[in-house]
Amino acid sequence: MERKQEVSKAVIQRLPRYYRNICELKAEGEQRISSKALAERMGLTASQIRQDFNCFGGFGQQGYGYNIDKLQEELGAIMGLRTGRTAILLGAGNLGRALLNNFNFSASGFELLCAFDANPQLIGQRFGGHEVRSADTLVEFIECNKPDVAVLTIPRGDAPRIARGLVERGIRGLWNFTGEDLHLEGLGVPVENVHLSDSLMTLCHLVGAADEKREQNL
Amino acid sequence: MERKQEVSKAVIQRLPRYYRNICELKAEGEQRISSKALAERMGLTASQIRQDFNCFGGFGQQGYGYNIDKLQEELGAIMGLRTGRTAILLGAGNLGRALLNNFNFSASGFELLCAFDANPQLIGQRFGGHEVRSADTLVEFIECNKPDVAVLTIPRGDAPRIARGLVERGIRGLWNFTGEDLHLEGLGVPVENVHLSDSLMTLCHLVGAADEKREQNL
DNA sequence: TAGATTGTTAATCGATTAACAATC
DNA sequence: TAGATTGTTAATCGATTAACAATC
Repeated sequence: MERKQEVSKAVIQRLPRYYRNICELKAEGEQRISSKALAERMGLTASQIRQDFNCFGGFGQQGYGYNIDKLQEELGAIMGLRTGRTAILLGAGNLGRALLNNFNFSASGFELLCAFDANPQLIGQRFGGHEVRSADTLVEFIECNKPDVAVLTIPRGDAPRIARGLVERGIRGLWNFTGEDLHLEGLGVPVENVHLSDSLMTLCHLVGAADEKREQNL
Repeated sequence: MERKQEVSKAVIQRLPRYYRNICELKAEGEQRISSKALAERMGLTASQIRQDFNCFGGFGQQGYGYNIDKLQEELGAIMGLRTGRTAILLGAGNLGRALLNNFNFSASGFELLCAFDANPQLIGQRFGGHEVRSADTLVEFIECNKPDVAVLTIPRGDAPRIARGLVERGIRGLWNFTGEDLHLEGLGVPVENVHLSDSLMTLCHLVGAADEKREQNL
């Protein structure tokens, strides 16, 4: 829970994966796990796992390992999954609707309040239980409800301008699906980018590299 | 183009971002750029950019910088964006349809051949110009058309089993949206995971950390 | 030629791994 | 107590940054 110095970015990005694996272990009925066993399961080293957990004070017990319930609890607390943060979604196109219909926001620590779109055909409709409201009412909604973060599933070009506007009105984090770099880090507003094209290009490259390797081994 | 030793994972993951920025510069009408200017634009150091490019032989010119057309060409070649790879998509639910309708697969190096789903209501429909076929015809299609990679937008639980089947039938890469770890690296089959829940949890954590920092600075 | 900027080597920094004493 | 496994320090490894000679 306590953040001693600054925890490195590498550690922070492993936290969700730890959490996911611990949840799976719990679902499998396990009660405890050693760093060694968890390392094997996740393809890491036991040393790294102990180092990582000790960034937050260490919640194991010598000779026993880590209690799964406690670990889940602690990791959830570190990431703030139970702090009841709120989110709005901007852009109820195909991707936006896919998230509204399928994605479990609360499992990742957010209550999704509603969505906004400029298309009159969509306004008033509900997807996955979430209402789509008129973009004209966005500013007022933010002032009244003070959502913590915004999900950007709007067209690329609009993204930087809209992002700046949101931040000015008090939004404190962005989940950015637009593929556009928003350059807001300087303002202390974290942005998580889901760059789908980067991800697929990386796959393209890796497939090529794997093919080459296969040829060499012939 | 030549891969001297092994290029580090860190470098490979920066390639798509370089490519994206170079494409933007080209669209802005630029003809050349120095490592210094590109570093400022991207928030990196000039040194790192020169090191990265030199993993692939270095394609700059002293006293001039890097030619944008050449850089785009070379980066595209390194990632194999022009090698005409093919893809199929499994699972035409909301997320699958969002990709079919909106995502530009060819810009990331792949021709999307078609989609597959088990739902009779969807079979025969087209999204973004891509036909949805019956899952029953999947095996035959793979044998005839030998697609390079598969996009997994199927439900979580089915993923590991289906992934194994695909690999056995010759699929050589996976773009995995299921949130499930597939454990195929040992087989030499690259997997790019789009873990949306990990990404949002990370945002949750970063928002909390930024809030704390703000409080301290008061 | 003089100025600019690369390619490349050396120095620094940070993250991962190994080792082991502490302790349940 | 003996065995197991953590927390933590030290050693290693890799990636980033700095420096500078090469050269356009």
